[in-house]
Amino acid sequence: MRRGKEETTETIRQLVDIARTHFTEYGYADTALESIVQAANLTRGALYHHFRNKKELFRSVLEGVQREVADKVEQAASTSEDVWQQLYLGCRAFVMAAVEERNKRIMLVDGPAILGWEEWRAMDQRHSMRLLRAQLQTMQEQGCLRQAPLEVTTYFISGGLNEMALWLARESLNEHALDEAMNALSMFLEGFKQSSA
Amino acid sequence: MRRGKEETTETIRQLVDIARTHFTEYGYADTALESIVQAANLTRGALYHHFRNKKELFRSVLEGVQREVADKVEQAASTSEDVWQQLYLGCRAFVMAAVEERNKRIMLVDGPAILGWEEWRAMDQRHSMRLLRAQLQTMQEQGCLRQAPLEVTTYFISGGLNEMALWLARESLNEHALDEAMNALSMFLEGFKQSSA
DNA sequence: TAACATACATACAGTATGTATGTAAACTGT
DNA sequence: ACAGTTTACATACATACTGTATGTATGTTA
Repeated sequence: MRRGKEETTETIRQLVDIARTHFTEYGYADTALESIVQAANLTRGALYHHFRNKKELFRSVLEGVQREVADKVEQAASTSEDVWQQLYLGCRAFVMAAVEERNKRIMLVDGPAILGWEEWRAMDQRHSMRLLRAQLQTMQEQGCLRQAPLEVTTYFISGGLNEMALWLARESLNEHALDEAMNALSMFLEGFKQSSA
Repeated sequence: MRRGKEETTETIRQLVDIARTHFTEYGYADTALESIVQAANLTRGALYHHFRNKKELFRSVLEGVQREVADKVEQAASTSEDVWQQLYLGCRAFVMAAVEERNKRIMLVDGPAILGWEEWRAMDQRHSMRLLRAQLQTMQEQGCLRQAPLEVTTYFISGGLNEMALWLARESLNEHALDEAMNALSMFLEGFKQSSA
C-alpha cells in the first residue's frame, strides 16, 4: 500500500494539481473533496493525511498559482533595463497571467474569501505584490515616481490590476479588449510619473 | 401565528438585519442559518419561506449594503460643483464607507466569492460603480479627463479603491493612515487629469 | 363563513467535512 | 535480516449544515 518517498510527493503533487482544476471549474465551495480524491484514485483518508483540512489544501493550490504568476511577472520585467518599461511589462504580465482561467478565480475571487483578506494579502506580498512594491520603491528612490506613500500606492495599483484582469477575462471575447486594457494601463502608469524629474 | 402584513415585512427586515451582523462577524461560510433564525426567535422554516436559499439571503443583505454605500457616495459628491471635487469626494466617501466593519467583508471579500464576480459586479454597477462611471464620463465629455477607455478606467479605479479600503481597514489603528490614503487618492486622480485642457 | 393563501414550525433526507481507527508497506536500528 | 516503528493510506463513523416536504394555525377574501 505505502508508496516510496518519491511516489508520496507525487501523490501530493497530484492532489494539489487535481484540486486546482476542480477549484477552477466549480469554485471552492462547490468542490467536494470526495470528487478530488476520486479523480486521483484515492480516498479522503489519503487527503487528510497530507492536508489538515480543505482550507489547507486550497492554500497549497494558491501558493502554486501565486508562484507561477510571480515568476512570469519577474521574467517579463527583467527583459528591459528601463524602470518604466519594467513596471509596464510586469503589470502587463500580471494581468495576462491573472486572466487565465486556471489562475483567475482561485487567485482573485476565492482566495480572499477563503483565507481571509489578511492572509491572502500576506501571501500575495510574498509573491507578485512584493515585486511591484520593490519596483515602485526603486523608482521612487530614483526620483522618477511621484512622491506618494509607497504602501497605499502599491495596494491601489495592485487592486486596480486585479479588477482590470477580471474585467478583461469577461470581455476577452473581443480581441480588442486586451489592447484597450494595456493602452489604459500605460496611461495610468503615466499618471504616476514625476513631472519635475 | 401569522402576523399582519406589516409584521411580515418586519420579519424579513429583521432576518436581513441579523444576517448582516452574522455575515459580518463570522463570514458567509461560517454563519449557520440556524443561528440567524434563533436570534430572531424563529425557525429555519420561516427563513426558507421568505428566501429561496442561503445565497439569496446574502444577496438581500448585500443589496442593502450597496444601497447604503452608494447613498453616501452620491450625497458626498453632491456637495460640490466642481467635477474634480465631486470625483474626489465620492471616492473618499466610498473608501470611508467600505472601511466600516459592517460593510467591508460582505461587500468586498465575500460578495464576489459567493455571488460570483460577474453577478457581484452587476450589482455594483447598479450602485456605487454606476456613479463613478457616470462621473468619469461627464468629465471626459468636458474634456478634463485623459482620453482613456471609459470601461477599463472605471474598473481600475474601482478595484484600486476597494483594495485601498481593505488596506486602510487593517491599518486604521494609526490615525495617520486615512490622511495618507486620501493624500494618495487625490494624487492618483491628478494622474487622470488632461493636461492640455 | 367557507375556501383559500400566507407565515410560520417540524421533521426528515441528503451531503459534506472532519476524526478516529485499522492496516499493510516501507524504513530504521541493531 | 528482522523486529519495531513510522508512514501512507483506507474505512467507518460522528457531526453539522443546507434544503425540502409537510403540517398547522392565522389572516384574508369571496
